[in-house]
Amino acid sequence: MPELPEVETIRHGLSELIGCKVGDIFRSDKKLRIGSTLDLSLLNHKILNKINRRARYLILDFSGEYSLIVHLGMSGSIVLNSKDSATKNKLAQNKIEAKKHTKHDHFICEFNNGARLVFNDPRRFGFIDLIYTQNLWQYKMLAKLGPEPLLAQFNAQYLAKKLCHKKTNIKTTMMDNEIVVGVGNIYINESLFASAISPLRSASSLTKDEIAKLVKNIKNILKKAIKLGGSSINDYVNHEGEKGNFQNNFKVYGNNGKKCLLCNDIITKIVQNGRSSFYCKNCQK
DNA sequence: AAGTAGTCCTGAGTGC
DNA sequence: TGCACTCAGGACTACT
Repeated sequence: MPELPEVETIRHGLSELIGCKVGDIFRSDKKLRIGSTLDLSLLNHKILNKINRRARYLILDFSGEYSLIVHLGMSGSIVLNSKDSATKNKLAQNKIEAKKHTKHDHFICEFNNGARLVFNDPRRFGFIDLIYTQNLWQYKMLAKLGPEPLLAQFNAQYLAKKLCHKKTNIKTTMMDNEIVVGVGNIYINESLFASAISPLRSASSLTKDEIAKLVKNIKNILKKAIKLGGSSINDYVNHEGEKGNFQNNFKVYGNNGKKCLLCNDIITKIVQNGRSSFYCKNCQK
């Protein structure tokens, strides 16, 4: 499932499209989580100026006029099919070819350099929305977001202020996009383990030291995941159709019933607000 | 106001 | 083999 490191990996991978002009566009008639505000065909002949990421949203700016906002949801992927990557990486290209005509391709955009951007999402939790760039930061889903976890604004002092009156458990709280963005289920489970904090603790019960440790570990774990190209559980592939490698570094996520790497106790799985949490009762207090 | 539960969706996994 | 069922999860909406 694409979380911040996966989206960042894709953003980086798409940068070769910057400066290219849009050719043909395909849009499936399948309903995604939300429909597009503007007609996607408005992108015809526009030039891709830049690609940004905010939280888990990819934002593609076209000619300074239109912004294409992409969220990959649970099972979404963006694959770039170009002549260059075909010669560079035959295996990845084969995977792309296999995906070329699947029923879950919802948006395909061809560029004048021969590249073909394909948005595929079997479960349709993701979406693609086209809006005017001048309205970008008023966009409903971008307007109320908390700080980026890798920027200096997300620090122990900031988090302490946010947590001091929160009665909800720390795990659910840290997945709230108004507190910090892009920290999904995998990375909060791993960060709490690294910080020796139980996911059941109320957010306001954390000490200053624990908050500092948690902030540090969230940053470190996200950075490491980006370096390894994200995590692949079932669906995630990068822009070349390849899987990430961070899943091999999971210490608790999905490891219920297995031994804790630190103390040999058994990793427990619980459900908090409908989401699975994995933790070591012995190490995480 | 803050916290919780329900909702959307399909494919993988499990049990019979 | 094939069917029925459960589970996964981001982020919005609706309810307590």
